[in-house]
Amino acid sequence: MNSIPWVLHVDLDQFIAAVEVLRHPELAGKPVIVGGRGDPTERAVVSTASYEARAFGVGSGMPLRIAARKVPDAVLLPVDAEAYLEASENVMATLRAQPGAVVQVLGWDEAFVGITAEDPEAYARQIQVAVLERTQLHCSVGIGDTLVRAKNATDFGKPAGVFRLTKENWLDVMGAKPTKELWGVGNKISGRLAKLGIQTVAELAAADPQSLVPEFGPKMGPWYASLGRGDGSSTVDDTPWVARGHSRETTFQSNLTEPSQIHDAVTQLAGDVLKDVAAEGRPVIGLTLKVRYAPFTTKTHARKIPETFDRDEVLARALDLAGAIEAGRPIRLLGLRAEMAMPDDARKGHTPTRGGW
DNA sequence: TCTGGGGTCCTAGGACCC
DNA sequence: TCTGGGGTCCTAGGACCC
Repeated sequence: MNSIPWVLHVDLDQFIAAVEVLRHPELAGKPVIVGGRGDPTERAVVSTASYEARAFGVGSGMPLRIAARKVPDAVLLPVDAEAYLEASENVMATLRAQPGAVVQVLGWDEAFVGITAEDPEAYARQIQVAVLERTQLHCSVGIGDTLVRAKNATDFGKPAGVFRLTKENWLDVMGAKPTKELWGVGNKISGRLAKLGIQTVAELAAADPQSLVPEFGPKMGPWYASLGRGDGSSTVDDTPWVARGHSRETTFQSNLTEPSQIHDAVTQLAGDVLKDVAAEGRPVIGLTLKVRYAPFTTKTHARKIPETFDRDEVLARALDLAGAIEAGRPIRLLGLRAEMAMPDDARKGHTPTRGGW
């Protein structure tokens, strides 16, 4: 046997709920739902539910109010980002300590690990043992010959298992599944694919990449075709991630109607965003104000701004953008995002998959 | 059922320039 | 006189991820 390169995708099982159970052992075996401030009367959604709560049909993204109604006996907990970040850092440190591992962090509870090995399954189990020993958390590991295949493999390993997906078994395993199962294909794209007669991964894999260009554009069309085949990069990239921007948003428990309320809210958001930006020491080059009118229409208003603007000038420009808000329409959310100048050596989008860090 | 908060990237279309 | 064609920048909006 030869040692060859492999991509591993490590994914913690019910991460947030598991961290909460670790520090509240009495919750083990109970339906635990983490979201918002843990108050089901507020506008908030579920971040993670334990397997016991999922059995009632609760999942992440679901309004907290609905989740609490489905599981009256559930333990509701507020999101404690600091605790999860700390646990996450321990997990990532464990991964980096593995022999020859190149680690690319995707989120709190996920990472790609590039390795060279004869027996990737053995390596994967070694990772599971190391993570469990150091953090008391269980993880699943997907093994693949590309990033996309490794990422998709993990689901078949859950919970606490290992699964391998390569060019050889990709279509056997994934071919009959709906395109929505693919990483980067959601409800909208799968719907548009269906209109072109493409329902399954196998049908997408068979599609001529160029035939998708009229519908999805010159980049995304061919990208979706390659997703269907499981093809793509197999390079795990551990260059440090550099934020392109920072944003804050607030959902108001009762809708805003007064101009003075809007002024105050934007001032608050700008202050918070500028604090994050200041910590990076890079200039702001753009602002985007997001407005969600009740019941649920979202508008954005963007402006480029000169790099030379100081704090007060950025704040003034943010308030300027707020002038575009339609008077008299009730507002349920305001958000502000600051785009920052990028250093030359920062990691560029190495995969067209949006939202992947 | 009624929809958070933090991110990233792509595309269409208008403005502007030559 | 009513109107080309290409390039680039900017804004708005959309889609996706965890």
